[in-house]
Amino acid sequence: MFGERGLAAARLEDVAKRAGLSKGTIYLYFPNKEELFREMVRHSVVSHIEEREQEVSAAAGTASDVLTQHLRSYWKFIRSEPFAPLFRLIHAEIHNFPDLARFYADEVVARSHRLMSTLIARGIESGEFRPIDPFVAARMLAAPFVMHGVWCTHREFFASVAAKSDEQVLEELIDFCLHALKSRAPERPAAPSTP
Amino acid sequence: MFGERGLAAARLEDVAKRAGLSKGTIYLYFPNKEELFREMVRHSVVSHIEEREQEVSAAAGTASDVLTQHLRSYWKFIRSEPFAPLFRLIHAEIHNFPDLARFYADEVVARSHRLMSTLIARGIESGEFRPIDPFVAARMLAAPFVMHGVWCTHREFFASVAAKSDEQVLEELIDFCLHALKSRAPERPAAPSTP
Amino acid sequence: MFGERGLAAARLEDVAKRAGLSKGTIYLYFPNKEELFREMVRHSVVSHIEEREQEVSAAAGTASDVLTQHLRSYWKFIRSEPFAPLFRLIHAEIHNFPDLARFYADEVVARSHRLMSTLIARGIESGEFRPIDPFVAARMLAAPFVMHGVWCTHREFFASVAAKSDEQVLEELIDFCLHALKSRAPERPAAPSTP
Amino acid sequence: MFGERGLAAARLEDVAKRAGLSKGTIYLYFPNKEELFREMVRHSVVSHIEEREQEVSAAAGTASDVLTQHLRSYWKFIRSEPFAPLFRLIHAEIHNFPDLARFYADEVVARSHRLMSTLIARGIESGEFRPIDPFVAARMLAAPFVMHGVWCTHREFFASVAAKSDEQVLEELIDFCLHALKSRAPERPAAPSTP
DNA sequence: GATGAATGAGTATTCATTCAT
DNA sequence: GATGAATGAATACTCATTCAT
Repeated sequence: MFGERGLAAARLEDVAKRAGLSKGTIYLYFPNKEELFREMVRHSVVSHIEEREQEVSAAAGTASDVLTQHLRSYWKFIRSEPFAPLFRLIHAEIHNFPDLARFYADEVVARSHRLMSTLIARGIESGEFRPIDPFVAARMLAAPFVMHGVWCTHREFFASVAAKSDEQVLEELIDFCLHALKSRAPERPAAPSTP
Repeated sequence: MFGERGLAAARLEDVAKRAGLSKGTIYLYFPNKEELFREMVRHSVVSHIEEREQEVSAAAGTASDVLTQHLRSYWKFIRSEPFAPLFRLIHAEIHNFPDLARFYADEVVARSHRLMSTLIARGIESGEFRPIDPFVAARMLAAPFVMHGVWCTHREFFASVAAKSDEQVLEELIDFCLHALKSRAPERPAAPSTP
Repeated sequence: MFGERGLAAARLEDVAKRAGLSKGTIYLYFPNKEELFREMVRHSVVSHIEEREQEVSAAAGTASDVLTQHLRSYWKFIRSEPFAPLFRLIHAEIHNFPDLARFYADEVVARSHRLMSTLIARGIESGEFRPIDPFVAARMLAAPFVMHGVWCTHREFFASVAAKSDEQVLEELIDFCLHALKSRAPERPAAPSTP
Repeated sequence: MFGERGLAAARLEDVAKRAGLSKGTIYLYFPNKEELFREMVRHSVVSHIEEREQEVSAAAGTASDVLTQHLRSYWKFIRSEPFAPLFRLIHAEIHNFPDLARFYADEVVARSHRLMSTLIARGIESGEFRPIDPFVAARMLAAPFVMHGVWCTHREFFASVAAKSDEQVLEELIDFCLHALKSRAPERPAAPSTP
């Protein structure tokens, strides 16, 4: 309800109805609309964190493989039902609910970036990825995932992804990210050796 | 006003006050709050387009140079005062104002992508950029710019950019984008020259 | 609870809590809030009547002595814990609960006046009190007792009794009442007899 | 409206209707129901004070005459339309609106007592009234006036005044008060004249 | 008997919208 | 054109009342 209409436009009675409850019952559990909103967002965030936590795929292989694996799981998270509304609400109410903004920034954004940066750092160490600040790189990878997630949620508006399936978009994202990270020429050290 | 509080929470009286008008006067120019909102968003979009149009830098040089130039101007746009509120409003009201969403998607997002894809295509043609669908690449470049713009607008929440200046972030963005696009081989132009 | 907040502002849940019961239990004994209120007031009235009934001091002595005795007991009643709230509630809800008003007027006010008028009549008969309609006199005596009772209950507001103890006020009341009733000069019937 | 139903039970919409306004209009002038109530009571008090102020009858004659004159005017005040509701509201809400209680106690009760005590003091000085603390006496006179005012406002309940007109009650009050104040001796100035 | 979770009618309050000036 | 007082529809919130346990 909030996700669709926004905080102010969502009528408590409708929220109650959708929950199969009556108006009054909501007030047995939440002191007011704002707090219900807060709890809803918080819960939405927390439950996702927990879901993802379980996906901490102990994937093995090259850094590229591990990262790829992780990006797939990240995309799944981004494209999961509650992410887009969450993203929208947080940004819509960022001025009115700074506490939620901070919570989201810390628990969703920063946490994702941290995890990703670890994987990237490993690839740099092994020489598979070019030298780059892993935290910067994490932001650079995460950003297009989020934006493409938003665009894909509203394909009817964003023509550039309208014709593509989620999977196609994901492949494009992964491909781009790996290209951006992979080490350069070093792969062809033999070339200059010709006399 | 809308940008800060959102459509529903912004009181028309405050809007009027900020405009130095009285409530009633607004109704001489707009039939109702919704339409005022629409016009405001539309105007905000249009005026930006016009501003950017003038920056169509006839920059010369390598594709990288031209693209870099363009990314700088794009970043300026993303970080201009009205972009973040616009972004927030569009996404907050995407369900209630599909017409605005479409307008924004077409006139801001798609337009940006189209322009960028042209520049990228030029670089691919000249061999400076690796072969990649220029439209896909445009999305991949635009996305982190937008996300970083949002994060920088709310540095107090997003720790990963808190310590960085807009300029630093821009350099990181450009660096990453160029790396992601550059051809592999170009670095060894001397190699084949040996007979 | 009712006495403090008034009928409408007293929440049934608080009433229940104070009674060590749960909300629902109240409804086992009273059909609704109004009736509970009614019963509460009625009970409050009746129990006082009973209490006073036992004080019908079979005091002996001059009419002044007997009346004084009675006024002391009356003051005790007026200053007993439940009187002030009762007074307040009856008058606050006099429009909404005419039945209670009548009950109070008959069982508390009229009854008091009747009793007092009997004692006064006795004093008039014996010549100790000046000739006066005993019913009128009863009202005249009762009234300042009630008002002073109210003022003393809220000493924090009523400056004129703020510095006085209940006992002092009582003495002032008794003194005034006796003066108002006592026969004039007749006390000195011997004087003119001197040749 | 408040006077009839009490603060809580009076619906703002009805208040508005009776004032020939709409609900919303009330909120242009008062921030909320409580404040409207406060202002209403305050205004009711103040306007009465002003009215009475003009009656400061510069009556001449004996102290009894002057006092009698004053008591008549006091009774008129007590029996004026707004006094009884005011009395009821103040006492009903004495816990919830201590500020109003204090205001009423100071501006209505104390003020009345002070004025009355001045007149009484004059009579004592001239020997017309018996020696008594004039402030105590003022309370003793004022109290039955107020109580009788309340009873007369609700004659349908209070049987003891049901059959009497306001004027009769006033005469009874005045008669009682004067008797209670008059000096003993004065009546027998002739007695000692016998040699 | 007793409980307290659930209900929904009732109301204070807000604010977009109107319109006489 | 501009104003801002007045309106009343819309809605958050409260609390008496019910009823399954």
